Amino acid sequence: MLTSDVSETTGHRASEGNGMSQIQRPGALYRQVAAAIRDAIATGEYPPGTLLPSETQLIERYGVSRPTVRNAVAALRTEGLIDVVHGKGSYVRGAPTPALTIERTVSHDNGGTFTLDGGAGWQQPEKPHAYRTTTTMATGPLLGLEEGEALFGVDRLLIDPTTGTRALHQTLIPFATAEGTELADHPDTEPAAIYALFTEAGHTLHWTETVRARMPLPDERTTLHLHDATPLLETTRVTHGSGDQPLILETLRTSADRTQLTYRIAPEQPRNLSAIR
Amino acid sequence: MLTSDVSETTGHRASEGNGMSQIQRPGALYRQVAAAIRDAIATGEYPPGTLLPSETQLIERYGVSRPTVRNAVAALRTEGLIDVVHGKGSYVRGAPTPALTIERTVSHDNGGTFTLDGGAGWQQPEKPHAYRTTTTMATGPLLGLEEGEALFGVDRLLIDPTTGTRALHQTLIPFATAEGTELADHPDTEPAAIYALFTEAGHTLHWTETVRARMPLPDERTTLHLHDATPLLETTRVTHGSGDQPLILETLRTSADRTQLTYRIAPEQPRNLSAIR
DNA sequence: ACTCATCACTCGTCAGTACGAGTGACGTCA
DNA sequence: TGACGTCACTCGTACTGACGAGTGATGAGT
Repeated sequence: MLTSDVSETTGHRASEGNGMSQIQRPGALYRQVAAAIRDAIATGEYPPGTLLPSETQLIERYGVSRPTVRNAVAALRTEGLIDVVHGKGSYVRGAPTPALTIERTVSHDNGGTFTLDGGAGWQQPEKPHAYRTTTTMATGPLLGLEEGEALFGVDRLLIDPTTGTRALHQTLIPFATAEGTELADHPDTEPAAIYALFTEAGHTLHWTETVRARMPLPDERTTLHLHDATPLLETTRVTHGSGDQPLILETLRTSADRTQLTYRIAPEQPRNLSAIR
Repeated sequence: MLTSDVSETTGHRASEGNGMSQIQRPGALYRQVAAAIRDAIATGEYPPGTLLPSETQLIERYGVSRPTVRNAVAALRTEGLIDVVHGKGSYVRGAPTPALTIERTVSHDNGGTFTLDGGAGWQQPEKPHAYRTTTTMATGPLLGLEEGEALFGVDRLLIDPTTGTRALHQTLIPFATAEGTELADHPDTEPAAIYALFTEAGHTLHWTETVRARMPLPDERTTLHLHDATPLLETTRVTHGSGDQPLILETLRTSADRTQLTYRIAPEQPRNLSAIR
């Protein structure tokens, strides 16, 4: 039995011509079913890990057809509320507690070394894949190059052994920065070693990281073992040398429901400061 | 006509008992249709902004039924590749170019002030909503409190006037930090002013930001005007005072396809450093 | 010239039916 | 006791048919 009294939200504020729309019309039957299940989950009637009623049971319970039930379940699935497993049923997904925290605190230890990618002791189950590419519309500007410049590329699959979290790491090295270094012959050098290389060459490095999120492509879904309705956290790190010129570009892609990034922000000289926004 | 030769991937590597699964079986008809359209988009046959063939046309072209076509389209939709508009058709979505870059560079200007939330001149179209809550399982540890401690809460809807990007901002202030300050009477003070308040009280502030991404809840979808298959970027910022004790907790939720966060990382004293990972 | 009803097109929703495919338990058989 | 086939349950896929609802152009009417 559904909520027979569906309050028709007629007077929705006029859309400001965004061209995107997709308003929530609760009138649809499957939306009512979805809302009912969603509420039941939120209420605690179905705690995380619980098996939801089967499709046939939902059909009987709400008196609707199977397409309607499946539509409702599909909605909850794209919201990331449930995990549907073929021969078994629909499991309520727990709160997406990130198992892996990637800390980006710049901290010194006794030897003068410091760490990025804090904590996570990545392992590489496969050999890194080295190749050659050119800058694209997206990567060019970040490296301060035109579109179509030659690059070394290295792809790695990283796995955090304690949590099993997977990550995709890409390193892009312009020919200009590899020139004259051992990178020209060994572009698949570990990022840590690359940094050391440049600091020993007299560079003072700093980094610019931009964090974005998006839905994964099908192949990213499979290689990263992503659940349904799980976004991708994409971190792009540009390493700058002395004089601010970009040296290399790294991209780290991880599962958003297993990973979070932490940054520690502090003013360099804590002197008189007044307004922040 | 579809690719009649479907290579059956029978011997898939045994799942490592993750309990999640969902393997890509290309055998399904609608997957083949989806793949065909996806390739056509990738090839450039349907550039961004283009209208895809209508359902009826796709039915004829691939010789399948309408549910199959709709299933294929739904797949592309959850991948974020297309935007489907009711009476019009399916538009190819362009590359998700973030219009808004929130910079988290800690930079000083002449007056000794510095900015977080760089650039974005947020506006508040509505009055902030102040209320009272208690710490939850998620918020408690961040503030160094037990679960169930009393909090002031303030919710704001922010809009970036130049791009129209929306954001949801939440401020949580423990009673302990509000005590003795004007925050007890005016918890809806602007974060900037709150920071100033504590610095003038002699605190040296620093911040810890953690970035996560997840799919939006239905109400977040509507209030943030989110497209289909668009994740939410959730930034949680804890303000620490002198002595590292957490003072307030802020959460900023924005559309992931219109927003990116940029952090600038530099070692404090650029002396001898060797290894990074 | 302007207004507005109509129509053809689009996607959205819902029903019913059928069969394939994965999972796990149960029971038979060696 | 152990191996294995069967069966009942789950969701996945695909088809048919029908109607509702949003959009835009066309054309009749004023």
